[in-house]
Amino acid sequence: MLRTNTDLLAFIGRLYTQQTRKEDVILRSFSKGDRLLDQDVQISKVMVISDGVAKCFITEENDKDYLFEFLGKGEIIGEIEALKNRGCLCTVEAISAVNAYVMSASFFLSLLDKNLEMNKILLQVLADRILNTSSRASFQQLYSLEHGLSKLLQLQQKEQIVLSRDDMAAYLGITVRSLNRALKQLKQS
Amino acid sequence: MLRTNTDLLAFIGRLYTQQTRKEDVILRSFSKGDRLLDQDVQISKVMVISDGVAKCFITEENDKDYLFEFLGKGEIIGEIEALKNRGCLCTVEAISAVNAYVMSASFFLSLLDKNLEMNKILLQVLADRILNTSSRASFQQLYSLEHGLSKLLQLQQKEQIVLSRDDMAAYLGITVRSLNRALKQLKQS
DNA sequence: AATGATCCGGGACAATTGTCCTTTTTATGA
DNA sequence: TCATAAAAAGGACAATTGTCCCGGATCATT
Repeated sequence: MLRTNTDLLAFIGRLYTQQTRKEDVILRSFSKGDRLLDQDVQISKVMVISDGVAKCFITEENDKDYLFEFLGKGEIIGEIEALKNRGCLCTVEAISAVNAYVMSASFFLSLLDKNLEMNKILLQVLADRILNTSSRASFQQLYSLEHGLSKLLQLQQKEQIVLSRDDMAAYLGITVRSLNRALKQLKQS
Repeated sequence: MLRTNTDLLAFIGRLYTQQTRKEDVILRSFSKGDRLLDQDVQISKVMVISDGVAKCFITEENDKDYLFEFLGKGEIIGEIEALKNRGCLCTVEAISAVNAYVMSASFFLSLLDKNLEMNKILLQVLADRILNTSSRASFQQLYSLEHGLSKLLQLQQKEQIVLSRDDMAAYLGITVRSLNRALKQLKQS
């Protein structure tokens, strides 16, 4: 639900402190509501979140959003786009204050060429992402709301973040009206 | 919808013919209905389909299936499981006669260590898979059946494969009853 | 404190989808 | 080719979900 990756964070952290002129990797901060990535826009940056939480969503042509996942410490963004050299699959927006390591796509790709460790970490990251996306898709398709909803509520507690009803509904793939009904049910039980 | 990957197929094909004693990579054939992978079972093989089509699905605890995708020429299976050293995420079953290159997980992993090309190809494969799974999940969540259904019908035409109603429904994430209704609608329009 | 803007909750109804079950069609083997 | 099984189609009803809408709460700004 909230994705994190300590290996990657540690790796990038090391990279950041070891560089001599602080040019390749910089640390940038975003406020709540800022966008780190814009869907369909060609990007040139790859980032790794060092702090905070962002949401990652697709806006379909019918204007509905589908909220994939919440990204926390150590999650990488823009790597797919860099690998495939294409526009952003989704929009990534900070839902709390966020700090992120930022590097250019070309630096990222050169890292992959030169650094076997980076390569391995990335393979693991992508594998995790597939596992995650796949099991979520199937889960969501085959189960009732209740479980997902209560997990979502827990997440907000634990991470001290507040999601709007719209975001919650987009994550669960339902309308706000249905979400309200589900919330009412939960309270009663 | 039907996934294929010519780069990977070519790469594995070369590997297969170049090996001296035909031990590391072998070619195996499966009949329609045979399972190449079983969900939750620990596996030790990674395979690449050279011919035919297989379906890839998860059976949830409530006994419903969720059909992820159809795998064709050049699609790799078992790679996530090998990378993460875990049981199979899903079951893969041949829906036509299938031939596949088979290698042990350890050989696969050693390939990754030694061969940069393999590494790059795999990164691309995983990136593709994420793009695919993600856009499908959002699409399915946000659109009506019709589009997905007509695509599914096209696929069957083009690939000359026949899916059972159960499979079609599992792919679309609906019940057979709803599928029948949707089919009727399509005919009328 | 008054004014909007925005978000949240929920009523009423329509539309969609699921469940259960029966009928019809198709495939298959003795 | 007939019998039987398996797959597909669809009727009837229930349950769920969506759409549209309005009233109330909250918050920021003047």
